[in-house]
Amino acid sequence: MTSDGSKRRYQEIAESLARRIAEEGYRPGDKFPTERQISLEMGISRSLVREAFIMLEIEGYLDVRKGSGSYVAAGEKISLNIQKSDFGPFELLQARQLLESSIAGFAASTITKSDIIKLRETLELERRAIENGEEDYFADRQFHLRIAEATQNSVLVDHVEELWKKRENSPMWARLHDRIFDLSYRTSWLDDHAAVLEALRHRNAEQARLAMWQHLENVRLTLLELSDVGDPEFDGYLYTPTVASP
Amino acid sequence: MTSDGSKRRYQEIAESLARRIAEEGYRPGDKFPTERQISLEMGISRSLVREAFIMLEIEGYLDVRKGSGSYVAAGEKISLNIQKSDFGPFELLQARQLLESSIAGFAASTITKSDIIKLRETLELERRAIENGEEDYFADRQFHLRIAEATQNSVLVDHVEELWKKRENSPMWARLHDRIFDLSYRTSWLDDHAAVLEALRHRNAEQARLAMWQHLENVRLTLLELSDVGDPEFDGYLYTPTVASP
DNA sequence: TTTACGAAATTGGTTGACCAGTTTGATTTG
DNA sequence: CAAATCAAACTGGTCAACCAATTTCGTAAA
Repeated sequence: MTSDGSKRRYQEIAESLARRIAEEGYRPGDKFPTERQISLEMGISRSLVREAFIMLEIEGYLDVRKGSGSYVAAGEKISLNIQKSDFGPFELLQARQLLESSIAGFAASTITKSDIIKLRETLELERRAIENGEEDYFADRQFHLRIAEATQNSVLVDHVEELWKKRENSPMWARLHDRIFDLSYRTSWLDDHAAVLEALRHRNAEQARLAMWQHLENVRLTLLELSDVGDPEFDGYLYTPTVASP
Repeated sequence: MTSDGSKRRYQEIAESLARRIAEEGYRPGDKFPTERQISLEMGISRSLVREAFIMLEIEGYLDVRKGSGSYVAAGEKISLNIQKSDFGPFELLQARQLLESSIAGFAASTITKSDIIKLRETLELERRAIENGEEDYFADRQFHLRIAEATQNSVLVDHVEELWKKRENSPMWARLHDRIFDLSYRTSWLDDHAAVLEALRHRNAEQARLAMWQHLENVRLTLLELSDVGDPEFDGYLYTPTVASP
């Protein structure tokens, strides 16, 4: 994205091609259509396709060979990238449990009066959104980020949030997401957030750590509950390795 | 780099331009020479320069604006793109401290006899590599991964390792990396690893957690020590937010 | 003098043609 | 029949010309 929010053409093309790699079952080493084929197919000049290929190459999806063709990246490159984008929601939640509970505990000692006030406002936003039946994923996210900010660690939390958000594009994840926000779990999560805030207000590190852990554990259980075990799309997401409990 | 080790032309050009940004004192927001200017100056076609600009844009160094020109990345772009997806070494070490110390603590209860034996072998590999003066980044990595594997959490650790490895391409990181492996810090890190293993062997969770934390803290201090504060390339990496201590 | 306008210059965006390696497969040669 | 050869076809690499958005700057209007 450029700074004004618009995308350059090559980026759009690269994204559509990346989607294609993911959806059409390309495997590492497979030959990808040539620049010419795609330019004809999409009705654009080869230079544009070429620029998109460069982006895909930089991001590790493609291996471009002069005179031969382009191949879906193999070996080290792909295993890293595939694995990266192949995080399931459960793995990500674990990461969040580990990171955010530690951070919440630490925040108890660094948080300022004004941080507390901001968190209260965020909580109020969440409450109103639920009352009005609005979606409002924003306030939930803001709550977590603001705690991280209080400890100068928002980059980390933000990064994991990014991975999480990336997942939202997949069909299976979208369905889960919808169900979660359609149901009333959010009210119980609001209570969780309030508990975290209460612990922070009393500067009780251990309590804050536990509260955040429990909150994300509740989210995990909800996710598990909503997942259809029979649904093949959920394959690979149901195995939930357990991490260090608090 | 392509898979056969050679570089595509646009990459060489992009690297020379990146060097130029670093060496000629460009600051965020400064206007960069136009594609035409550079193509004339280097005696190559504008397409090549354009491809190089795309690479620089993807890596977060440039902000390309149609009709206006290209500018050294400023504001959101640099802070969001460079700092978010391209963490500095210190941020990554924090992530590792949070994740791996929790995991090490948990591993104390899940680790099996055969895991212990494998870890011992890995440690032996490390010891021999140091004796022979070999580089051997592999054994160090393996030690950390194997502990994560014992708790079924290797995906997470692996992901953070990936981000770490990504950094190795930047000039500043490469220099750090070289200095670390040239010096004898590795011996002290071997002792750290041994301490973690010892704690795991006695199934002492708290001790394992602390040992892993301390190990990564030692790495962090070493990194800090080796960093040249005067070096402009280190700007932005020296600020080290503190995270929850054990 | 200040502001508003608009043409001209400058910028990145896009295209099609041609260059240079690689692969392919029919043909020659042993 | 098998191996070597080599030319044709296919690939990505490079280029110069033209298109479209933005900026610039002189001019005219207020």
